[in-house]
Amino acid sequence: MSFDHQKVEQKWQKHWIENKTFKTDTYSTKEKVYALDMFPYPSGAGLHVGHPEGYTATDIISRMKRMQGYEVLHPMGWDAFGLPAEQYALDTGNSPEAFTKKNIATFKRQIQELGFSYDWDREISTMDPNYYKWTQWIFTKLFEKGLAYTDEVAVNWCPALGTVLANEEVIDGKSERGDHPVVRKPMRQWMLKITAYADRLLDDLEDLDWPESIKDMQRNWIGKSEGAEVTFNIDGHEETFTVFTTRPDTLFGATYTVLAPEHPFVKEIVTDGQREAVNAYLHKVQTKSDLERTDLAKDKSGVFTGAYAINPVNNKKIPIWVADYVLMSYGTGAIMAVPAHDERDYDFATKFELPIIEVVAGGDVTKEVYVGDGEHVNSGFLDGLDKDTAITQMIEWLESNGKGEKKITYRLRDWLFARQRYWGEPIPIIHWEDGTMTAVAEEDLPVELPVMTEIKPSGTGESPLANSPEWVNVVDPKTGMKGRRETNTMPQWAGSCWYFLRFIDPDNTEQLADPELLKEWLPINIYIGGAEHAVLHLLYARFWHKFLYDIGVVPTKEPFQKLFNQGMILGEGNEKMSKSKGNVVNPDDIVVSHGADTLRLYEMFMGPLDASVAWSTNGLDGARRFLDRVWRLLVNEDGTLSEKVTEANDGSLEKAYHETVKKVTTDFDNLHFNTAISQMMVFINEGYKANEIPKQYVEGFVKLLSPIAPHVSEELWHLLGNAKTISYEVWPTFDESKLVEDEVEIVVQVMGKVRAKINVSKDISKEDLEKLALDNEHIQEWITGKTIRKVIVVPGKLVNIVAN
RNA sequence: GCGGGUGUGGCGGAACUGGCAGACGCGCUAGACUUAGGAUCUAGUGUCUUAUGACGUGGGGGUUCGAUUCCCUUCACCCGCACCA
Repeated sequence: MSFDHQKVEQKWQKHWIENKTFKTDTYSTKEKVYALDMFPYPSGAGLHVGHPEGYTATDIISRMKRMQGYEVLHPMGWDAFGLPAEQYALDTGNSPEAFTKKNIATFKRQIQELGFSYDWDREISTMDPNYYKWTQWIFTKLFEKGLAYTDEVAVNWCPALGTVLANEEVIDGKSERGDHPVVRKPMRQWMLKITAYADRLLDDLEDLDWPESIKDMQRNWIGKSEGAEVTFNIDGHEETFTVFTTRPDTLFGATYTVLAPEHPFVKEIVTDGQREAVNAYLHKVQTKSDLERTDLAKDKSGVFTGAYAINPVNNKKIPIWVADYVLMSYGTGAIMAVPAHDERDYDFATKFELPIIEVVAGGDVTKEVYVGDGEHVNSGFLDGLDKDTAITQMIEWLESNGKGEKKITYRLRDWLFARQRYWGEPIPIIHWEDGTMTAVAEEDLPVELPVMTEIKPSGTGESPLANSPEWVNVVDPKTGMKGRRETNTMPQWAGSCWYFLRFIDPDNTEQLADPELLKEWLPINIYIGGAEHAVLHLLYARFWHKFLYDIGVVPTKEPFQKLFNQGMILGEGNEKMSKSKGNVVNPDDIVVSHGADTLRLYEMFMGPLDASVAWSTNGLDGARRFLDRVWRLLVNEDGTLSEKVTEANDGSLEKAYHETVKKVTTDFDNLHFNTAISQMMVFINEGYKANEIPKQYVEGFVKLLSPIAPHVSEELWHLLGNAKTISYEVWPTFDESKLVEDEVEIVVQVMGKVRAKINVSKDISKEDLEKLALDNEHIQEWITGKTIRKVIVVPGKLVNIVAN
């Protein structure tokens, strides 16, 4: 008979909740482990089978660490602000808050039904004013330190909807809702100066135990590049302009320069003869979307301004062009073009028949661009030098002649931090009638979202909050000055930038968290989530954390010491699960049909945690079959403990048991759950073959199984005669000496091919082993008539005879 | 184009710092039990071959007594970035 998973699971879930089994003692003197999941956005679709994969992994670690004597912090919460709730509110006129709360309730029920060992007393939600008070507080600190500022930034403005749209809401230049035209319009926006932390965000990646691919993605995103700025005079103008280049050594080969279309100098320097052409070009570029400008950029376009720059190193007049292959957002928005040694410049110069001068030997620039290293030519004082030396010398020349300087540029841009939305944390700023603005004082935080009967666009581009005059308009009680609240809200990223701090001290009313506790619990030992957050969430959270470190709020430079990305669970056809494909698996259904333990076990057994593997109903059945096999091995038909479980120990399972304890323990630590499970399967298979199973081993095995399948393990633990929960029982240990057998099997190879296997004492000498191998009759057959050239003996493993 | 990763049976996947390729599971085959089995148990299951044996970790080459593992080269797929000067 198999166990009744519904009964068993409900029983233990109730027990855990009622007894607060997984309540963390924040002040514990035990060694601490902080195992964190990326908290979910509670979407209306409910839990997806992808969610439990990462959650199970951290749960296994948490449960094992508790049993190993650690105090474990394993919390869960809700990333509650977000666009879908606002859209829902716009569509239905209902409150995004009620909608989100309902979704949270569903998520919570689903998560609890999977038996995760969260401390639910620490549940937090980013939409809770007690929480976002501190999100706002951090913003005011950023503001005070000059790291939050306003700037005019182009946004997606939809006149028909009277609202600003996020990039993902714009499809082919039309609004996703209603298919209305969308234009780029500059608006005053809040920005966070993440670029001030670029170097530290880059350098501190070194010490993190993160997947190399994620570190690389962050490095690329930050995009540090070293080079120089070079100042060009403009023929007939007073002003100068500056370009950024990583190849100052090729300055002698600069045959033209290019300004980005948005460069402020374009309109100043354009000659009368070229004005019409330039204006036409600028207009053409403006109507191109970002996508067109970047994606369809196979064929370069541009136009001559009529003006000339003076190459500072040789005083040659070179034309100034405008072209959209130069981006205003990177470097200085202007480049010096060296067509001989830069692919983009080469394409452009070829198309517009601009001169190409070779300055680095090694290729044939009449035929194709040459970007490699080589001796410099046509380059005056750089002739004969290699690239690195030439770069250094050119920078020296530029600096001593006042024509430029060494410069480091980043691809990373400041973080656009404002959203023209209702459903987010209000940015705690007041604009006063005298033109000043101030941050809301700490004692006046949080600035709560007003309850609004209807959430609709303001029509001005401001958020719907602008529709609530009683909320927007304020009067300073001291001075009587009138002011207006900032109507922008924070982006969804804000709340997730620091939630892991709040879990440590969720009810603190005085500060975001007690510094003493932060010291105890940070950094996070293991953080697991999807790779889709590889760059933005993780970079933003690191930025805030470093800022909080600088102002003395947190004790560590980095929040997440170890990070791991779980893979995706695909549909049975190896495609992404999606409603439209109809291949979505609902965890609720699996919990009913197979049970939470089976789901957890199956998801961990599918493959390595970081791999993307297709869902398989057969595989799921197999996981359940294993749990049934465990149950039947230990429990009789009538529900009593099997007679096979004995106090005696005949030693037959000794090696298998110790091996299993060792492998499962180390595999869990390394997040290799699939192989840990296979080892448990091996043990159970051995158990079926054995006549009796020592109770001690059974208890040890149930403990090993309990992090993965906690409900059935609790039930078995109970059946074994234990009254208390298994959750804090001591994790089994293994004895290394039990793993080595007195006799080992040695592989005997001839010419690298296995020809025989012999059993020998583990202590046999190299010489004796070699002799035994050579005397073996099968081996004799293979080596007679041949000359033995060499015999390789690897003690305890193999003998390889080289003979021909 | 640049950066990163992955290629192993019919399928998901194992294999420690180079040492028995295919653990474990799924699927399949046969048998047992059974009124029945899509339950359970037992055995088998990389390919070719009559056994012996030969071949086999995307392809080609190399280092080595020995390569899934290291090196070179090539192909395919996946992920990220994408005119970043």
